[in-house]
Amino acid sequence: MHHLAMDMDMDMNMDMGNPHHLLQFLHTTTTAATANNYYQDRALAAMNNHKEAEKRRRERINSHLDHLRTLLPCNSKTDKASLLAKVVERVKELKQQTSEITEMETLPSESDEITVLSTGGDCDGSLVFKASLCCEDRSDLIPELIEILNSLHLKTLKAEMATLGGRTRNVLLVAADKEHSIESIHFLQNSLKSLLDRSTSTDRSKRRRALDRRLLPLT
Amino acid sequence: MHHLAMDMDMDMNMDMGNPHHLLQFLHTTTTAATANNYYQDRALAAMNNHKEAEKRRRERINSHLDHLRTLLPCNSKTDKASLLAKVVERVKELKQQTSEITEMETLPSESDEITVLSTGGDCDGSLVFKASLCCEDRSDLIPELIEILNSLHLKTLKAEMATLGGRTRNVLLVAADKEHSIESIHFLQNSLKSLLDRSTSTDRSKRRRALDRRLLPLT
DNA sequence: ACGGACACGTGAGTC
DNA sequence: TGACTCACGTGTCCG
Repeated sequence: MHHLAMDMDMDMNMDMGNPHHLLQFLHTTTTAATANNYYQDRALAAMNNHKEAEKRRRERINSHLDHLRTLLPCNSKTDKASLLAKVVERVKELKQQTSEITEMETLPSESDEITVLSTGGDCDGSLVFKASLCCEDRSDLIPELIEILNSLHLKTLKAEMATLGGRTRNVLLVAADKEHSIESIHFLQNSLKSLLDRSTSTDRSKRRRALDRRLLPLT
Repeated sequence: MHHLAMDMDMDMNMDMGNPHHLLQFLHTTTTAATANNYYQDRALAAMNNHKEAEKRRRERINSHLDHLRTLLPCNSKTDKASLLAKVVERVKELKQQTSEITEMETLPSESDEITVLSTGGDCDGSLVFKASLCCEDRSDLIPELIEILNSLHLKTLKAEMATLGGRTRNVLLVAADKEHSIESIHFLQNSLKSLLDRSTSTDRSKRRRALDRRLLPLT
């Protein structure tokens, strides 16, 4: 490809920055066109592949950026850099808020609750989640809880239990496989939900008022 | 710049994809070097500026991306696209967590509370405040609340009430005249305080355990 | 004209 | 080898 003779009459007005023209030039001026065309065509095809793949990559990245723009307080004309700066701030902010708040929940409350949320940390490759279950106390709760954790292949890093006035709250720190982390969260959430439903089904009326929340338009 | 004669002896091994070489070539072969050098130098300088500015821009963006990598459960070798995908997920996740949590602020807690604070917003010239009252529920609470608001000439934009286990929380969005806004806040605060004192004086002992809430260091 | 921000095509590297 | 990501330099548009 190098040190080849160049025709004096050739038009130098071609765009030297665009290798396409170079390839075309080679394609039309080589004497032994039969053998070379094959490789040149393959090179062109590879180049087009590369070009379009790169375009798709850019679009993928930009689509995520656009998605982030909708999640943050900023319009569609904010810089990529500024956007990412805001994202960093927001993530830090939300991280701290949730960590502060979730530390308060150790004692059982009067309402049934389930929370499963990502701590963001990881334990040798596995994501760590914090699961909290607050409900009426009963003897088979712990065994069922363990059964759920085992069936979901979740490793329990830490378990905390508190009981007060017949009610109990269990706070678990569990590690989930990174690949199935999202599914694990939802499965765990649903499993705990059904676990809770099984206990509330007997005496639901008692706690129904917990959901009595009204919105009053005054003025 | 176009259609100029090319020396047959020149080394064609130069990188045609790099316009630097083209500029250098032009720079060294033009005959009327005096007039052209000025513009060529300026063009080169502009190009370098552009080049370095673009580099700085890339570095800015990438540094934010690296920062995000430290905030998320992922190593330094994860894709830009995958990283951003995870960021989107995380932001959504945290957003929902915090919104769930702040919704709990509308539920009555077990301790009596009064908060009156400025939202910073304004409604046709009047400042908007957010007032929250959490106490034992009783039938004459709402009438007395309305009486207070009327006597202070506060316009109620929005009222939200929740009851749980005999306790209630009222969150009000009120607009105060701009001139008397400071006095209005204090009056409202004092009025709510006396309103609360009237109810707590009868049965304070019952709720004392509600404040027994401990913070345990996890992790 | 100047700088900032963007999309693009391309060379280089990795797996 | 091909499929992939990245950094780079460039052309181009906008304020």
